[in-house]
Amino acid sequence: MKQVFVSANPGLRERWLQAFPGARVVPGLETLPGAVNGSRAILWLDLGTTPPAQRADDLRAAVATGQPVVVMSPVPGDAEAFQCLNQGAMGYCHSGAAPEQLREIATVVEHGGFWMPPGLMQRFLALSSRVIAPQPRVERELNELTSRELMVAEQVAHGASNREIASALNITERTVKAHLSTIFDKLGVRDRVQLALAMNNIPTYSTVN
Amino acid sequence: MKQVFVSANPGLRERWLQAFPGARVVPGLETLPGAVNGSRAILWLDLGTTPPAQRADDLRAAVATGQPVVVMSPVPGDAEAFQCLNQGAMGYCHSGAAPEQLREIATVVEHGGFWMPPGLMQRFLALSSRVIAPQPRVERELNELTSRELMVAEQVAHGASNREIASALNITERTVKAHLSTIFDKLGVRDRVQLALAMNNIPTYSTVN
DNA sequence: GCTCACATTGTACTTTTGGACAGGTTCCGG
DNA sequence: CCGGAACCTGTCCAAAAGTACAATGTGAGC
Repeated sequence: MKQVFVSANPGLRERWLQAFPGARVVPGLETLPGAVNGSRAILWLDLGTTPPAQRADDLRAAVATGQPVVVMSPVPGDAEAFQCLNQGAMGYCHSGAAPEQLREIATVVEHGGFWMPPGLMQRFLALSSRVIAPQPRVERELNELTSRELMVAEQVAHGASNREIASALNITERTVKAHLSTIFDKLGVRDRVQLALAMNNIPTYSTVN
Repeated sequence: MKQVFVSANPGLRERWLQAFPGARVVPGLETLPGAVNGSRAILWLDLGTTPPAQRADDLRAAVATGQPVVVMSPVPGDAEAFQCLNQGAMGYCHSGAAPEQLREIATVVEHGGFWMPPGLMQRFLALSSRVIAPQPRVERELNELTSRELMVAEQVAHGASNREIASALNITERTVKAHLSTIFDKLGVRDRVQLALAMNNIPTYSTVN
């Protein structure tokens, strides 16, 4: 499979060519079609030579080609890695990765996998655990709510006032308050702010139980 | 690299051996040492023959061997996939995956990558976007808050009342209210519930601006 | 020295929230 | 038929939240 390095300043050209002797190095995405020449290729995007404000656009354009994209960053970081993978990159590594590692990454990507520095996936998974896998306690307690109570709680989870909830569910504010009081008791929260946070699996300082 | 399939009911044994002619198939983790014989191997964990209540334990034990683990699920799902990857699996696929796909997965994992069904990573990343990479708008607006305002906002983000915030920061409730009013204006939220949600990057139904 | 932003606080008021006590209707299971 | 759960609603009240108007002190920059 072809390897195409997109870099405005190919200072690491030798290393890249050492990893892939037949690789192409182009200064920008605009010269990509000539380099790829209609065949399947991995696009290696060098962020080090791109103004920060333009990186998201360049990555978007690279992903839009339909070719797998690996991002090379001079200063790798979790937030940047997350953003790149979220935009469709298949890999994320250091700009100065060794030729052996570049080949490893290429192999992974060629076979449909994702490559990222060790530990990064675990950190992503740990961080996202509260939005994908709800805490057992909250999920168990949500099961205790009746369907109407759940409807009210979901409205609060998005910041609605009692008046707005009453209007949305076609009931009076008094009924909303009645449901809320029961919900507070069942979920062990003190007020609507803590309910909203609990519904979104966010811990609170002063939650009682 | 060795391939070891752990399955109490190796009904797909032929397919596995077709993908890897020299692969070993063992009925459980307890016979693993003999199969691995001290060398590097990919452990393919068949969830289909494991009682649901035991799956997490088996996966934990498999990951603890230090060998890369790929989970094969009879009924793949996002929640299950997330849990498996969170426990340290390097891959997650269907129990009935074709031999060609098994080899692809093996290649990815052998080279330090992650394999999961197409689209799964994007769905994970989309779901976790609100805890890892704050929305640009909120992050920009947070920069408009003074340091004291940010302290107050962070307290609200965890569900604290005005009285609790006053006590925590050694100021009066009146001062807390003054800061909150300014914060509401700067962030374009209506009340403390919406502030708490915004601080945690959760969209609201009725946020103005 | 002056100006401005920030931080703090007061009094007073309105609005919203939440709890207490009370009552009604409908549906379902025993 | 009866009891209980779920859902709905009322009046009343206290507490909390949020806004309006006002004021003072401090530190930094010009």
